[in-house]
Amino acid sequence: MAQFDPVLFAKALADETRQKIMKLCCCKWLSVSAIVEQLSVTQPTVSHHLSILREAGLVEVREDGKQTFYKLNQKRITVCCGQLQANFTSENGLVETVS
Amino acid sequence: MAQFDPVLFAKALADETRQKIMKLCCCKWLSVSAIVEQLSVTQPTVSHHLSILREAGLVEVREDGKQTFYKLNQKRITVCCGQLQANFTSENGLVETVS
DNA sequence: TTGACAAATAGACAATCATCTATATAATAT
DNA sequence: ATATTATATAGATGATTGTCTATTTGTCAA
Repeated sequence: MAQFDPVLFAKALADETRQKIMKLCCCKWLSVSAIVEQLSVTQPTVSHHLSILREAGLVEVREDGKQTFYKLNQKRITVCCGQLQANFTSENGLVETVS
Repeated sequence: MAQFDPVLFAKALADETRQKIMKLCCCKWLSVSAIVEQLSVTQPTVSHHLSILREAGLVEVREDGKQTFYKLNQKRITVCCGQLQANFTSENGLVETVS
């Protein structure tokens, strides 16, 4: 699992389209085309955003035949939000990490 | 208080220099020049980043004579991190907000 | 009131980024 | 084998962004 980089994490979240994608595949596996259908951007654009989310470890990937399914990695989001916040608390950085 | 915009929040965090500034003025009031001294960017650059952090409600501002002091708004960070996470949980958006 | 200092603003420039079209890759169906 | 479908990749382009220098604004001291 990609280790936590607070700037990378924030950058992954710093786009409207990516946040929409994240909401869509929250709690369910969605194929790329299913995501495309619900947004107003092209398939390559969605693939591009998914690769950024993948890079940041924010989505899980499952391939099945021709299709590729993505699902939000909620646990990771929780951990990253916690770490982020901890970074800006008291003596920053020196906080226990959660497995 | 600027209401919560998850994309704006993430964008404010999505820069190395800004995160450094945030860590510096975590728990203490710092003047702009005090911040400049601890970074390797110019004063106008620091002022620029501070204005973005201010816009997002992430820092508090206090003027005193010639100087302007900034301090990280930790409570706001905590609330925003919580909201952000809630946005990507189960039936997103439909979660109680914290005052 | 003049000079010095602190911070903000303006404007320029290069780098990054979001998006598109076109194409490649890979899997399935005919 | 060939066509079709799903996704990824390549390359181009316009918009956004981070940084700089130069300047302005505002405050205090001499």
